[in-house]
Amino acid sequence: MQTQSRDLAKTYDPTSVESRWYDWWDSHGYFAPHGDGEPYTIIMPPPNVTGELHTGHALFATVEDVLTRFKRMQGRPTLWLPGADHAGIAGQWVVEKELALEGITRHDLGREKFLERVWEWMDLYRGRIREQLRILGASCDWSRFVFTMDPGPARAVRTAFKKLYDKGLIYKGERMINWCPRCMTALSDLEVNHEELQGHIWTLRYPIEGEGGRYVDVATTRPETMLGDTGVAVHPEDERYLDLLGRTVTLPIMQRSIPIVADAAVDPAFGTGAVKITPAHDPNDFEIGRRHGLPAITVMNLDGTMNENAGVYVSQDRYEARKYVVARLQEEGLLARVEEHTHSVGRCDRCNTIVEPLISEQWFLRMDELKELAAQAARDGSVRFTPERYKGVYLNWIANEYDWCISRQLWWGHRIPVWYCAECGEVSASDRETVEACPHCGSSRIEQDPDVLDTWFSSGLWPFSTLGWPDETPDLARYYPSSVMETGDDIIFKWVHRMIFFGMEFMGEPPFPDVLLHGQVRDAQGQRMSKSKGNGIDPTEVTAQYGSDALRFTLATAGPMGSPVKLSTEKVEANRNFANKIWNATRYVLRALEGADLATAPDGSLLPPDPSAMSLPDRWILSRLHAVTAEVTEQLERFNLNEAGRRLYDFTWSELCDWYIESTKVALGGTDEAAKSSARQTLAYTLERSLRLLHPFMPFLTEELWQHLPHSGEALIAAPWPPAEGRDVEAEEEYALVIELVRAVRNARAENNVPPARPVTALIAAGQWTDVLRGQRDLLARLARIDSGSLQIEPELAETPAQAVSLVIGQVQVYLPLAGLVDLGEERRRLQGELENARAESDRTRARLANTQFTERAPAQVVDRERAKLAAAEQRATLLEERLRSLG
RNA sequence: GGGCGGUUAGCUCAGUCGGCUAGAGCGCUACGUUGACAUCGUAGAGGUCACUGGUUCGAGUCCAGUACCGCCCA
Repeated sequence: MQTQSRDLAKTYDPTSVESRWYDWWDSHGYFAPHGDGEPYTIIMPPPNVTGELHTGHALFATVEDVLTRFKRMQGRPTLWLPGADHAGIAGQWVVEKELALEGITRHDLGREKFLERVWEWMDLYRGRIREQLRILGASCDWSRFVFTMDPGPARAVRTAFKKLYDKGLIYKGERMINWCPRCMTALSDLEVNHEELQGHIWTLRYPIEGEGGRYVDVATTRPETMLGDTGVAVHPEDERYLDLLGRTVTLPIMQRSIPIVADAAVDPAFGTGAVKITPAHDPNDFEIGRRHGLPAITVMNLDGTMNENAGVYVSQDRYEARKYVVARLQEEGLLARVEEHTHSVGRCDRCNTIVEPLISEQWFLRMDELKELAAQAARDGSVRFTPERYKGVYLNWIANEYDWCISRQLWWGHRIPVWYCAECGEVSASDRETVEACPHCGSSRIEQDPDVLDTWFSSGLWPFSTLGWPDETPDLARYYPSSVMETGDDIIFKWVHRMIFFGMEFMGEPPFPDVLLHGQVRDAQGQRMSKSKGNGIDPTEVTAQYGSDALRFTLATAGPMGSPVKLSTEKVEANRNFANKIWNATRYVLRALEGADLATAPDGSLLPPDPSAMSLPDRWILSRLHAVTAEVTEQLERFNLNEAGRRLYDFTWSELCDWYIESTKVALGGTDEAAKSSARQTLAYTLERSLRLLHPFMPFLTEELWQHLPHSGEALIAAPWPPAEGRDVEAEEEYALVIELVRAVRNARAENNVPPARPVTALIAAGQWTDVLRGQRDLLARLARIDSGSLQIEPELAETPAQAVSLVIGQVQVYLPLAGLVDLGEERRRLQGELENARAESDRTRARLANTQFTERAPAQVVDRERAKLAAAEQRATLLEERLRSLG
């Protein structure tokens, strides 16, 4: 079979190559699962439909695509199921911002019209996400694309809600929750980020009633909340305050009489040891207030302004009110002091507004039972984590998990499937989208709960709602549980945890046996990428400039799984260069194969070269190919994309290009037809297999190049993953000597300033390696630029030239008579230095072997290795000594 | 405050079961247009493996402590 020698351009141009393949793969159906074996399934973490693709998306798409392509080539029916997430808060916000430009609010439009607007927006952006994943080469099955707000997942949400409600795991209750005054909704604990803030601590003086002139000083970081104080608490054993227990103070400004209570939760060492209690605006105070029957007075509105309970401060913003309250207290002499203080504030995950703890009636999911399921799965290993350390992180977090606030005061999202009957007052949950009549009394005077569910509620159902649940579909039976859940380490609690317990609750088993977590993408300095810092990298730009393959390879090899991924365009550029290297290696091979007949199997696949005709370099590269095949396969199985990619880089660049391809230039330039033929077969065979190994990382480039080589099958994406075959230990050892020898000669040339173009004479005393080296005569001559005519390779040399540089490589000695270039004094010094090194080595080894503790206790293998090392070092020293002696 | 991770060449990181004279890429220096590739080649310089102590015949590797950095949780 002959190669198709359609000419390749001199340098690799990613844009022209990459545009060619994606649609072709897609339209030929390669992204859908094929075959009957055990499926390999990845459910894609659905990107938010709120904006552009960023480097985080590029990272997950790369990791998941590498795994998907690897498993597909291994012959598994492979399904990578794509989707998109409606992102409740963020989704609503982007549309509200758009409305604001038109000068209206969602309330002006009304719920129905507003949701129409949101859907328009979503339809637009859903397309963009798809487009960008295509640019990255994501080989996911678009025919199964799902959106969280599609009818299927929406029904799954209602079904799940109803089941949990009927089981008593979902309840409605009045609790202290996190409230975002900007988003105007409740948040779960996980949607609040804590941040250290440089603020102040104000010490307020509360006058004790009935004791003119005596005060209790209380410290607070939020003085405006004093308007809602209903008590003062001290530690029960705090002697400073024992006599005040049961007394009352007059709350300044409000002139309210409030009690002093004792509670063990108070830290006597903090501030003055006395704290003001604002049950409606602080979670700790809420608990203390409850223990002591203190009323909760809410002094704020939902938008963060003060309400009518705040007296004259009504309708002021919370921070404005703070200033006025402090000023007023100061006027009244009730501000003891103000100090600098760093304290932690909670910010809304979505909009960064400082959240307000508020008492509010919300829906909650009871966690005690479900979290135990989720913890059990991690403990018994039915769910494994990569990196392993996340197992501990996960369990540790679960131990302190509270009930999950699942209701959100938004319009965009899954409406809570609960109806209230105005007739009989019953509350009922339903899995149907609309309910006309109260299931209890039949009345039509029913109303659905106005709120929607936390987006993560629907995300938690994703591993099975995407496959058709609650229906028992063929997809659900075949692809649940999936093979691995790959996602960011930042959403292990928000998402992974919830998928695990929902999967166990509804499907009876965890949704995946493996959780693979990647770190966050950072800039070259390890800084978080952000618009304000301007250090962001736009994957669309990078792929346009350097190609998707280069970006993918960079992301995949940036570091170990789970650690921050430091990305820089310099690295992408270096990997673009790697792509160019592969491109040009292929150009070389194609040119070498022009007009040649290659041995192929009936199916068109390349046969391995004939062992009896193989040269040493041929044998060597095949052995190295098998070594790298085994390693890459193993590293990919263990999710070490990093290591697998690096091995491929090293193999391709240094072993294949620097040493093997260079060696074939000798054979192909010669007259030995059998040698030429073997070299060609080996080149084609090795390159074809290398492209297969590289394909998961660089799908576009490898598909393009592979199509130019003889192969079986229609597409590389569907080609079988190469098996690792036997090594050729002898060839590896012999060629290693050749490499070492060539390096030593090149080194000597450079050190002695021999012009690169000028051949040198060489005499080699090769001992037992004589036949091996004689066999590589032409190769040595070419690679080390030795003058072929004067190259002598003998077991021993009768006479060694004096005016020469001499090199000792193992048991082989090389003499380079560099006429007129050798400074004998310099050469002696160099040899003396080498001799010292050799002696140091043998002394060290000898001392180790003289230690009976070592020879007795160390494993025999290690001792043998030391003995061999000693012999080699001694021999080297002897050879160097002889040479020095002969130089006089 | 609690938990986890890290500290190896100027930078980014490997280093398996403890056997190491500690490696790679990038960067740097010198030289170089050999019929794949200057997006390249050849060669070179560059290290107190954070620190202290311990275990061991032997520690970058295991243990304890210290310092610093990062992340998560409160």
